[in-house]
Amino acid sequence: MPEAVRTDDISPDEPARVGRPRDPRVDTAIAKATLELLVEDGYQATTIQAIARRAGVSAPSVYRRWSSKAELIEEAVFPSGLLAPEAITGDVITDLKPYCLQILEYLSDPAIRAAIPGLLVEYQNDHAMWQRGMERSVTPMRASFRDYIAKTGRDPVVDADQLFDVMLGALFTRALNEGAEGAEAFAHAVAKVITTTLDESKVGPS
Amino acid sequence: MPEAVRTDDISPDEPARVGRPRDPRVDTAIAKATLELLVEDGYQATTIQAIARRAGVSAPSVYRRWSSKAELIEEAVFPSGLLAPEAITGDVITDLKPYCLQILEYLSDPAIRAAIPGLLVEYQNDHAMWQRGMERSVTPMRASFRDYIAKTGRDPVVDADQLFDVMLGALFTRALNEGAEGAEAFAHAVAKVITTTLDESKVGPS
Amino acid sequence: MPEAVRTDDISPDEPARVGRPRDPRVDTAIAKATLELLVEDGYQATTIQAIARRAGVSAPSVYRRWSSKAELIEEAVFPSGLLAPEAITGDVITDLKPYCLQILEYLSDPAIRAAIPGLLVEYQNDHAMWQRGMERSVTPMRASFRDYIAKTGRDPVVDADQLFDVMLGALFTRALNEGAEGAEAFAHAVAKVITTTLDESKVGPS
Amino acid sequence: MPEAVRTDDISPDEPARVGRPRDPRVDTAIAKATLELLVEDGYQATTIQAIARRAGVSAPSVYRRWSSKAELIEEAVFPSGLLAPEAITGDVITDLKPYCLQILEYLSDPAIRAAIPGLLVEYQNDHAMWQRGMERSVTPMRASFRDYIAKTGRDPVVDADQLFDVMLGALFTRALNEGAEGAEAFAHAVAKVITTTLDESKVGPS
DNA sequence: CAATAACCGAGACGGTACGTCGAGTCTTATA
DNA sequence: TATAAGACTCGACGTACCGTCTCGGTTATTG
Repeated sequence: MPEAVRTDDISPDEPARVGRPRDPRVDTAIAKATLELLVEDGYQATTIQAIARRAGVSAPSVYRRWSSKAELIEEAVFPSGLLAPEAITGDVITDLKPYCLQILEYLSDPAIRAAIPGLLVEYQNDHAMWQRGMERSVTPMRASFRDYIAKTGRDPVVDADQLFDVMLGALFTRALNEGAEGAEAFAHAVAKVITTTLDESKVGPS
Repeated sequence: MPEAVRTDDISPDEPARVGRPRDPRVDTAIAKATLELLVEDGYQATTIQAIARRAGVSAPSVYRRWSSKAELIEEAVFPSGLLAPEAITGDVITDLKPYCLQILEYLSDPAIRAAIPGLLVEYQNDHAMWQRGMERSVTPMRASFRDYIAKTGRDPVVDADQLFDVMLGALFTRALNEGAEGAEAFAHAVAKVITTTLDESKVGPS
Repeated sequence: MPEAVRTDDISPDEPARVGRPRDPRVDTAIAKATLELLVEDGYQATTIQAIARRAGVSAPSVYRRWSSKAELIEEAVFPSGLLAPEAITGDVITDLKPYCLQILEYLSDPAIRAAIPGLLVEYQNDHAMWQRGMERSVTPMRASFRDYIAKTGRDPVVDADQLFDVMLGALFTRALNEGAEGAEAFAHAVAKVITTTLDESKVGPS
Repeated sequence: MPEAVRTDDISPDEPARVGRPRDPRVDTAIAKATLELLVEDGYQATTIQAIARRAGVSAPSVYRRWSSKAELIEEAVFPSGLLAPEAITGDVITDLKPYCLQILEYLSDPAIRAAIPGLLVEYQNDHAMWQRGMERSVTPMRASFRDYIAKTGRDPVVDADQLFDVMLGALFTRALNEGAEGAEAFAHAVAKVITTTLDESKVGPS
């Protein structure tokens, strides 16, 4: 049995070099069908068999690529890491509102709204997956927010991480329940609350 | 063949006066089994058949009482209206923190944490049910919060309803993700943020 | 506990004299519904629940009167003993054909045609019931046929009982499969076959 | 996504060329379990779930092959056409008795005895199935019997088809009720009756 | 150019949950 | 005390999705 010899440099996690390559059209068809079904019929009805059916693809072709429905949906809905927002770089008062609005609108995407509760259910049986998802999405956001607060030279009366949790939690719940309706006003309210709390803080010795 | 007409007094919403009455032990056994399964195995595994099995009850006995898994779980987890918190009646600074803590701890109940994402999924296919649930739980809370703010005589810089949404959204998300861990500190943070925003507001003409 | 005192003479197998008497309209409604359902929907669909439903009666009211679906149907379809044909009394050649026709038409009754295969299925699990049914219906017929043959003074080349089984089996199968269609011709054929066999027999010493 | 068109030779009635082929052991296990249950517990208790259970097979695997219990039992009990008797080819007197005996013994098979009343019940709701079954089993028998009578050169006093119905009806009823007990004697009786009727007939002009 | 290996669609596989229905039994209020 | 209504347990019904597997067949790389 000959070894699978690698003859040229390959990115280290390249899974296979011999055999028939995967048809990229299958990947896109699955992703497209997944998003469509999520939006049209909800998480419940977005079964793997239904996805395969709509994509014109066989069920094993789906399982070959993703080991579970949760992973498939996670990847289809958050293709390149959850949120990945641009860091806040400018003035605190003027920056926070567009930042909140950006998050709110992102989370209000119909596919994302449909996917999240379902993913939360799946996470109940797979804590590791939950952790992976959080570290991919929320953790970098939290870090960039913390850096931003530090750069303002303030010593907030409320810990920066918890302030972030208040902000994100409010936006998350709003997006889940109401979607993008009244996003502008709510983003303004959230930004105002956070800004007010920051203003209250004494400026540190910097 | 006797007549089925009843001429004497019956309480108006009396569901059944003839026939074998429902065994109340069946009701409690189902509710108990539902909560246990939710906590032990998560929402996914809390199937109606599994509930019936654990309750020592037949599946039709479950379907006789609830028309769907969502309704059953909703009623088992929120027996008499979601939350039903005590209204805030005292001083704003000292009251808000225990109020937040109360909400956070209530939502951190393992059965509730397990139930909520699943219910959100079901609500995708039954908007009326979502509305019913919200009106039973969140709406009265929002109203009592608004009244409380009004009684303080303040004219908040942020609309009272949206302030409430920020508060509840933050607590809701926290409870869902972290449960009761560090509840004390987070409740303090939320209360501080809300209080600060209220303090900023000018006192109205009373 | 006071005894149930009998104050007047009652036929000895009277089952109950105290308590609420049975409503005779229930009995007739059940019987009527049973026959209707048998003819309209077949044996399979003639469930006890369906009978109760159509009769406007509760299921226990049916079970109170009959211990099983088989007994109920047996009694509804064969109210006073199966067949109970008039004995053959006259001339062999002229009598046999109307006799066969009478049997064939009786078995061709839609309710009987529908009931018989179902009853045969039930008899598989209750041999005693089968025996009871046979003794109530076939046995007296066979006896009267045997007597009739004896009275003709013939010593048949085929045993009278088996000759009867040939005759009845042919008529029974015919009625089950074709019903009353072409009954006249088939009754003639059967009578002819039996008569010919009898004619072949030598006349005994009387 | 490769093309699914096949241009080269395929046997015309090949049912499936793609997909995992059926496990033939499943087929035989189902058939075996069906016959066993019929004999042991009767038609009533031979449910599809019980068959699947005994065969060590899932219920969907049964439904994949047969659309109803009736079809499954029909095929299990009459694998290749009902009866399929050898044609009568020799002398009328000597041939008829073994022919009758053969039919009687075939119908006395415990599985067949158990199956037939149940199938008759099912046929009440599916006349087409009854017709199919008759044409597969009785019709060819009747034809071969008619040919046989014609070959004897007789012009029977009773129509050949009705003579056949008398013969088969007698044997059928006997098998259903008594099974193989006393088969020898009854086959003799039936053969005698039919033979006598044929002897009575004038020999035709050949 | 042949061998090899991973891909492809189709569909069978064992399992399990679904929600409904019929079978009988049991409990209650009523007559 | 028998009745009628209806809840009760049990289990079969037929369907759907789960995730796996086994095919025949295709498309690349490798020797």
